[in-house]
Amino acid sequence: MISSDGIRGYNDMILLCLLLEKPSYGYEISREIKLRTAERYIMKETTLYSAFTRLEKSGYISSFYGSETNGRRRTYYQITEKGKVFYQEKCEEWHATKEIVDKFMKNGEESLWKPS
Amino acid sequence: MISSDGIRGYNDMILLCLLLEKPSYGYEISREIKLRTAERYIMKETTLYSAFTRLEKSGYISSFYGSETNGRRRTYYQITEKGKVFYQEKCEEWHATKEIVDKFMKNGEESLWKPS
DNA sequence: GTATGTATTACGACTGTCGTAGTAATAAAA
DNA sequence: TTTTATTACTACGACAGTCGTAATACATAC
Repeated sequence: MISSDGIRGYNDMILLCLLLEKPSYGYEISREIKLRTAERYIMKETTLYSAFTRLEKSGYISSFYGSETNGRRRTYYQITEKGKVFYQEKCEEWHATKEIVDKFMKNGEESLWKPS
Repeated sequence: MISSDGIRGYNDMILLCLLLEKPSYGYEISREIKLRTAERYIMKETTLYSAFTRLEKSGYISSFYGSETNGRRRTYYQITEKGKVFYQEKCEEWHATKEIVDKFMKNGEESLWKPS
Protein backbone atom coordinates (compact mmCIF):
# COMPACT_ATOMS: atom_id res chain seq x y z
CA MET A 1 0.00 0.00 0.00
CA ILE A 2 1.43 3.26 -1.23
CA SER A 3 1.01 6.48 0.69
CA SER A 4 -0.76 9.11 -1.28
CA ASP A 5 2.04 11.54 -0.49
CA GLY A 6 4.00 10.07 -3.33
CA ILE A 7 1.12 9.99 -5.75
CA ARG A 8 -0.24 13.36 -4.69
CA GLY A 9 -0.34 15.51 -7.76
CA TYR A 10 -1.20 12.53 -9.95
CA ASN A 11 -4.53 11.67 -8.45
CA ASP A 12 -6.10 14.01 -10.99
CA MET A 13 -4.33 12.19 -13.77
CA ILE A 14 -5.56 8.85 -12.51
CA LEU A 15 -9.16 10.01 -12.36
CA LEU A 16 -9.03 11.61 -15.78
CA CYS A 17 -7.49 8.49 -17.24
CA LEU A 18 -10.40 6.38 -16.07
CA LEU A 19 -12.96 8.95 -17.19
CA LEU A 20 -11.32 8.89 -20.59
CA GLU A 21 -12.52 5.32 -20.96
CA LYS A 22 -16.09 6.02 -19.95
CA PRO A 23 -18.14 8.32 -17.73
CA SER A 24 -18.19 7.01 -14.20
CA TYR A 25 -18.90 7.88 -10.59
CA GLY A 26 -16.96 8.00 -7.36
CA TYR A 27 -17.69 4.63 -5.94
CA GLU A 28 -16.95 2.81 -9.18
CA ILE A 29 -13.75 4.74 -9.81
CA SER A 30 -12.66 3.92 -6.32
CA ARG A 31 -13.20 0.20 -6.89
CA GLU A 32 -11.52 0.38 -10.28
CA ILE A 33 -8.35 1.91 -8.87
CA LYS A 34 -8.18 -0.73 -6.18
CA LEU A 35 -8.68 -3.41 -8.79
CA ARG A 36 -6.16 -2.17 -11.34
CA THR A 37 -3.46 -1.66 -8.76
CA ALA A 38 -4.23 -4.93 -7.00
CA GLU A 39 -5.03 -3.00 -3.83
CA ARG A 40 -1.59 -1.45 -3.84
CA TYR A 41 -3.14 1.96 -4.08
CA ILE A 42 -6.43 2.94 -2.54
CA MET A 43 -7.63 6.47 -3.08
CA LYS A 44 -9.39 7.73 0.02
CA GLU A 45 -13.02 8.66 -0.55
CA THR A 46 -12.64 12.20 0.69
CA THR A 47 -9.65 12.68 -1.55
CA LEU A 48 -11.51 11.29 -4.51
CA TYR A 49 -14.68 13.30 -4.11
CA SER A 50 -12.86 16.51 -3.40
CA ALA A 51 -10.79 15.91 -6.51
CA PHE A 52 -14.01 15.54 -8.52
CA THR A 53 -15.29 18.84 -7.20
CA ARG A 54 -12.02 20.57 -8.00
CA LEU A 55 -11.79 19.10 -11.48
CA GLU A 56 -15.34 20.10 -12.26
CA LYS A 57 -14.75 23.63 -10.99
CA SER A 58 -11.78 23.82 -13.34
CA GLY A 59 -13.87 22.59 -16.27
CA TYR A 60 -11.97 19.36 -16.77
CA ILE A 61 -14.96 17.17 -16.07
CA SER A 62 -18.72 17.66 -16.02
CA SER A 63 -21.39 15.89 -14.04
CA PHE A 64 -24.86 14.46 -14.50
CA TYR A 65 -27.15 12.27 -12.44
CA GLY A 66 -27.58 8.61 -13.19
CA SER A 67 -30.95 6.88 -13.11
CA GLU A 68 -29.90 3.39 -12.05
CA THR A 69 -30.33 2.86 -8.42
CA ASN A 70 -28.94 0.01 -6.35
CA GLY A 71 -28.40 2.34 -3.47
CA ARG A 72 -27.98 6.03 -3.19
CA ARG A 73 -28.22 8.16 -6.33
CA ARG A 74 -25.04 8.39 -8.35
CA THR A 75 -23.32 11.47 -9.67
CA TYR A 76 -21.61 10.59 -12.92
CA TYR A 77 -18.66 12.50 -14.26
CA GLN A 78 -17.37 12.72 -17.80
CA ILE A 79 -14.19 14.24 -19.11
CA THR A 80 -14.41 17.42 -21.19
CA GLU A 81 -12.23 18.46 -24.14
CA LYS A 82 -10.38 20.77 -21.81
CA GLY A 83 -9.92 17.83 -19.48
CA LYS A 84 -8.40 15.73 -22.24
CA VAL A 85 -5.83 18.41 -22.90
CA PHE A 86 -5.10 18.67 -19.21
CA TYR A 87 -4.68 14.92 -19.02
CA GLN A 88 -2.13 14.98 -21.81
CA GLU A 89 -0.23 17.73 -20.04
CA LYS A 90 -0.25 15.75 -16.83
CA CYS A 91 1.11 12.74 -18.69
CA GLU A 92 3.96 14.80 -20.06
CA GLU A 93 4.63 16.19 -16.63
CA TRP A 94 4.67 12.71 -15.22
CA HIS A 95 7.15 11.63 -17.85
CA ALA A 96 9.42 14.55 -16.98
CA THR A 97 9.05 13.94 -13.26
CA LYS A 98 10.14 10.35 -13.67
CA GLU A 99 13.27 11.38 -15.50
CA ILE A 100 14.15 13.88 -12.83
CA VAL A 101 13.50 11.77 -9.77
CA ASP A 102 15.28 8.79 -11.33
CA LYS A 103 18.45 10.84 -11.40
CA PHE A 104 18.40 10.81 -7.63
CA MET A 105 17.90 7.11 -7.21
CA LYS A 106 20.98 5.03 -6.45
CA ASN A 107 20.78 1.40 -7.51
CA GLY A 108 18.42 2.97 -9.94
CA GLU A 109 17.01 0.88 -12.68
CA GLU A 110 17.05 3.93 -14.88
CA SER A 111 20.68 3.07 -15.52
CA LEU A 112 19.52 -0.15 -17.13
CA TRP A 113 17.25 1.33 -19.73
CA LYS A 114 18.55 4.86 -19.96
CA PRO A 115 17.22 5.92 -23.34
CA SER A 116 19.87 8.45 -24.39
CA MET B 1 10.46 23.48 -15.48
CA ILE B 2 8.53 20.99 -13.40
CA SER B 3 6.14 22.06 -10.71
CA SER B 4 7.02 20.72 -7.32
CA ASP B 5 3.50 19.40 -6.95
CA GLY B 6 4.53 16.37 -8.91
CA ILE B 7 7.80 15.87 -7.11
CA ARG B 8 6.41 16.70 -3.71
CA GLY B 9 7.02 13.73 -1.55
CA TYR B 10 10.33 13.02 -3.26
CA ASN B 11 12.13 16.19 -2.33
CA ASP B 12 13.36 14.39 0.75
CA MET B 13 14.69 11.59 -1.39
CA ILE B 14 16.52 14.04 -3.64
CA LEU B 15 18.19 15.75 -0.71
CA LEU B 16 19.17 12.50 0.94
CA CYS B 17 20.57 11.21 -2.32
CA LEU B 18 22.91 14.16 -2.60
CA LEU B 19 23.89 13.98 1.06
CA LEU B 20 24.72 10.34 0.52
CA GLU B 21 27.57 11.47 -1.74
CA LYS B 22 28.97 13.99 0.69
CA PRO B 23 27.92 16.38 3.44
CA SER B 24 26.66 19.59 1.97
CA TYR B 25 24.68 22.73 2.64
CA GLY B 26 21.57 24.37 1.29
CA TYR B 27 23.01 26.67 -1.26
CA GLU B 28 25.24 24.04 -2.78
CA ILE B 29 22.50 21.43 -2.87
CA SER B 30 20.27 23.92 -4.55
CA ARG B 31 22.84 24.57 -7.28
CA GLU B 32 23.53 20.87 -7.64
CA ILE B 33 19.89 20.05 -8.27
CA LYS B 34 19.63 22.78 -10.87
CA LEU B 35 22.78 21.49 -12.51
CA ARG B 36 21.90 17.81 -12.57
CA THR B 37 18.45 18.42 -13.91
CA ALA B 38 19.67 21.01 -16.42
CA GLU B 39 17.42 23.59 -14.76
CA ARG B 40 14.38 21.45 -15.35
CA TYR B 41 13.78 21.27 -11.65
CA ILE B 42 14.60 24.03 -9.22
CA MET B 43 13.87 23.41 -5.58
CA LYS B 44 12.68 26.60 -3.95
CA GLU B 45 14.90 27.79 -1.12
CA THR B 46 12.14 27.86 1.44
CA THR B 47 11.16 24.33 0.49
CA LEU B 48 14.73 23.16 0.72
CA TYR B 49 15.57 24.66 4.07
CA SER B 50 12.33 23.60 5.65
CA ALA B 51 12.99 20.10 4.38
CA PHE B 52 16.39 20.18 6.07
CA THR B 53 14.80 21.19 9.34
CA ARG B 54 12.22 18.45 9.07
CA LEU B 55 14.76 15.78 8.15
CA GLU B 56 17.00 16.76 11.01
CA LYS B 57 14.12 16.69 13.45
CA SER B 58 13.36 13.17 12.26
CA GLY B 59 16.97 12.12 12.74
CA TYR B 60 17.66 11.45 9.07
CA ILE B 61 20.37 14.08 8.83
CA SER B 62 22.55 15.96 11.31
CA SER B 63 24.11 19.38 11.05
CA PHE B 64 27.39 21.12 11.83
CA TYR B 65 28.83 24.51 11.03
CA GLY B 66 31.42 24.98 8.33
CA SER B 67 34.47 27.16 8.82
CA GLU B 68 35.00 28.34 5.25
CA THR B 69 33.57 31.71 4.68
CA ASN B 70 32.99 33.25 1.29
CA GLY B 71 29.81 34.81 2.54
CA ARG B 72 27.45 33.95 5.29
CA ARG B 73 28.28 31.02 7.52
CA ARG B 74 27.20 27.65 6.21
CA THR B 75 25.22 24.97 7.93
CA TYR B 76 26.34 21.61 6.65
CA TYR B 77 24.18 18.53 6.78
CA GLN B 78 25.18 14.91 6.66
CA ILE B 79 23.05 11.83 6.35
CA THR B 80 22.71 9.51 9.34
CA GLU B 81 22.38 5.73 9.35
CA LYS B 82 18.68 6.16 9.96
CA GLY B 83 18.60 8.50 6.98
CA LYS B 84 20.21 5.91 4.74
CA VAL B 85 17.54 3.43 5.63
CA PHE B 86 14.86 6.04 5.02
CA TYR B 87 16.40 6.84 1.66
CA GLN B 88 16.24 3.19 0.64
CA GLU B 89 12.60 3.06 1.66
CA LYS B 90 11.85 6.16 -0.34
CA CYS B 91 13.53 4.61 -3.36
CA GLU B 92 11.37 1.56 -3.05
CA GLU B 93 8.30 3.70 -2.67
CA TRP B 94 9.28 5.65 -5.75
CA HIS B 95 9.64 2.44 -7.68
CA ALA B 96 6.18 1.33 -6.62
CA THR B 97 4.69 4.73 -7.34
CA LYS B 98 6.04 4.63 -10.86
CA GLU B 99 4.46 1.28 -11.52
CA ILE B 100 1.12 2.46 -10.25
CA VAL B 101 0.96 5.81 -11.98
CA ASP B 102 2.19 4.30 -15.24
CA LYS B 103 -0.91 2.13 -15.28
CA PHE B 104 -2.93 5.30 -15.74
CA MET B 105 -0.91 6.72 -18.55
CA LYS B 106 -2.25 6.24 -22.06
CA ASN B 107 0.35 6.29 -24.84
CA GLY B 108 2.44 5.13 -21.95
CA GLU B 109 5.99 4.14 -22.55
CA GLU B 110 5.62 1.64 -19.77
CA SER B 111 4.13 -0.63 -22.39
CA LEU B 112 7.48 -0.60 -24.19
CA TRP B 113 9.64 -1.82 -21.38
CA LYS B 114 7.12 -3.48 -19.12
CA PRO B 115 9.38 -5.75 -17.07
CA SER B 116 7.00 -8.61 -16.25
C1' DG C 1 29.55 53.13 0.13
C1' DT C 2 27.03 50.43 -2.85
C1' DA C 3 26.24 46.70 -5.66
C1' DT C 4 26.86 41.60 -6.22
C1' DG C 5 27.20 36.89 -4.84
C1' DT C 6 26.92 33.70 -1.04
C1' DA C 7 23.90 31.64 2.53
C1' DT C 8 20.04 31.32 5.62
C1' DT C 9 15.72 32.56 8.19
C1' DA C 10 10.86 34.36 9.11
C1' DC C 11 6.19 34.50 8.24
C1' DG C 12 1.83 33.89 6.50
C1' DA C 13 -1.07 31.90 2.72
C1' DC C 14 -2.67 28.16 0.09
C1' DT C 15 -3.71 23.53 -1.55
C1' DG C 16 -4.46 18.67 -1.31
C1' DT C 17 -4.95 14.84 1.73
C1' DC C 18 -6.77 12.59 5.69
C1' DG C 19 -9.52 11.13 9.80
C1' DT C 20 -13.86 10.94 11.49
C1' DA C 21 -18.45 11.06 11.10
C1' DG C 22 -22.83 11.37 9.23
C1' DT C 23 -26.49 11.03 5.62
C1' DA C 24 -29.25 8.57 2.13
C1' DA C 25 -31.19 4.88 -0.43
C1' DT C 26 -31.87 0.07 -1.57
C1' DA C 27 -31.83 -4.98 -0.85
C1' DA C 28 -31.29 -9.02 1.82
C1' DA C 29 -31.40 -11.37 6.20
C1' DA C 30 -33.27 -12.13 10.77
C1' DT D 1 -40.45 -5.61 10.21
C1' DT D 2 -36.58 -4.22 12.34
C1' DT D 3 -31.71 -4.86 11.53
C1' DT D 4 -27.74 -5.24 8.79
C1' DA D 5 -25.02 -4.87 4.67
C1' DT D 6 -23.84 -2.57 0.59
C1' DT D 7 -23.90 1.24 -2.29
C1' DA D 8 -22.91 6.21 -2.69
C1' DC D 9 -21.87 10.67 -1.23
C1' DT D 10 -21.10 14.91 1.92
C1' DA D 11 -19.36 17.85 5.88
C1' DC D 12 -15.91 19.49 8.65
C1' DG D 13 -11.75 20.47 10.68
C1' DA D 14 -6.74 19.29 11.06
C1' DC D 15 -2.33 18.89 9.13
C1' DA D 16 1.81 18.88 6.28
C1' DG D 17 4.56 20.58 2.58
C1' DT D 18 5.19 24.20 -0.73
C1' DC D 19 5.39 28.93 -2.11
C1' DG D 20 5.81 34.02 -2.36
C1' DT D 21 7.83 37.71 -0.32
C1' DA D 22 11.05 39.72 2.37
C1' DA D 23 14.62 40.35 5.49
C1' DT D 24 19.14 39.34 7.39
C1' DA D 25 24.21 38.58 7.34
C1' DC D 26 28.76 38.28 5.70
C1' DA D 27 32.43 39.01 2.11
C1' DT D 28 34.42 40.89 -1.96
C1' DA D 29 34.89 43.94 -5.87
C1' DC D 30 33.89 48.35 -8.03
